[in-house]
Amino acid sequence: MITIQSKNFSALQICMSGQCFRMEACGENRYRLVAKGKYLELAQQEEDILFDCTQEEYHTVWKDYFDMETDYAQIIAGIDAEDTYLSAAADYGKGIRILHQDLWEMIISFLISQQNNIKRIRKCINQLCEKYGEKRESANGVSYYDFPTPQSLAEAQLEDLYACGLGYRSKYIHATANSIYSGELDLSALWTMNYAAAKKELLKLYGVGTKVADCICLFALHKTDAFPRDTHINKVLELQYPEGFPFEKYGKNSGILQQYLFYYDLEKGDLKKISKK
DNA sequence: CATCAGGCGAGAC
DNA sequence: GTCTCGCCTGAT
Repeated sequence: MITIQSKNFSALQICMSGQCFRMEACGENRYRLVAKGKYLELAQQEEDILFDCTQEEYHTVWKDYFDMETDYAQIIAGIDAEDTYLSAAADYGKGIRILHQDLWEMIISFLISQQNNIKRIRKCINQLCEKYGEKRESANGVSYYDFPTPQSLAEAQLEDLYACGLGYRSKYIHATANSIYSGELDLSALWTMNYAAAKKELLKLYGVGTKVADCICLFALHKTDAFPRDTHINKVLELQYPEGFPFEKYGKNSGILQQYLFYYDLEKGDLKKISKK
């Protein structure tokens, strides 16, 4: 168990921001995550984050995964002070970080995310992992399922994928898994490309459109100039940026700002639901 | 019962 | 190129 001090890190916000579907709360200020084939528990008390792992594992795996070396406060400080909406959104979600997630896992996860809600996305992914992922056990004895390999999903029967509650996305996963497992699309090549080239390549996958491709670019390839446009963001752009979002001003930070805008709108929607009850 | 959830592909034009 | 339409499924 090691403690890291960090400002602008909120395990809760990372968990709720909908970029990582395999991180969840598991008690008071406690969270668990399966990523990089590993199981991690963390706890947070204000600026102290307790990682339940060795020093070495933190430095070789989690420091990069959670993007700990990036100064998000500085990015937020670069927001135009006259943009009160963006300033409020960034302040609200200042603990979010753009994770460095697995490319293959993000492709499948965001295929599932389309026209879907976060609760059901998690359920679908968990079912896939339990059915097709390898069962493992952490150092402290917690059993978990790793994310399925390209081979395991490529070899899955379409009807069995439907049985995981994936709906019409089943055929996208079936086809995309086969494209990747067969080598028709070489994932390793994407790492050498810039944002535009990587996106163009991802769009060749059946079921991957502009929005899903942007999510993969941002959350796996860490192309922070990618700016995924979903229903929330489109609503925000329409209401707050009728003249268009100032991409020229924010450049490579646009994708990070997108996350603040997305999370702010998502949470406000949830608050409305709660107040109705 | 309709509508919506972090859209996409297919077909019409 | 742009537009419309249908689509699995569960929650409200």
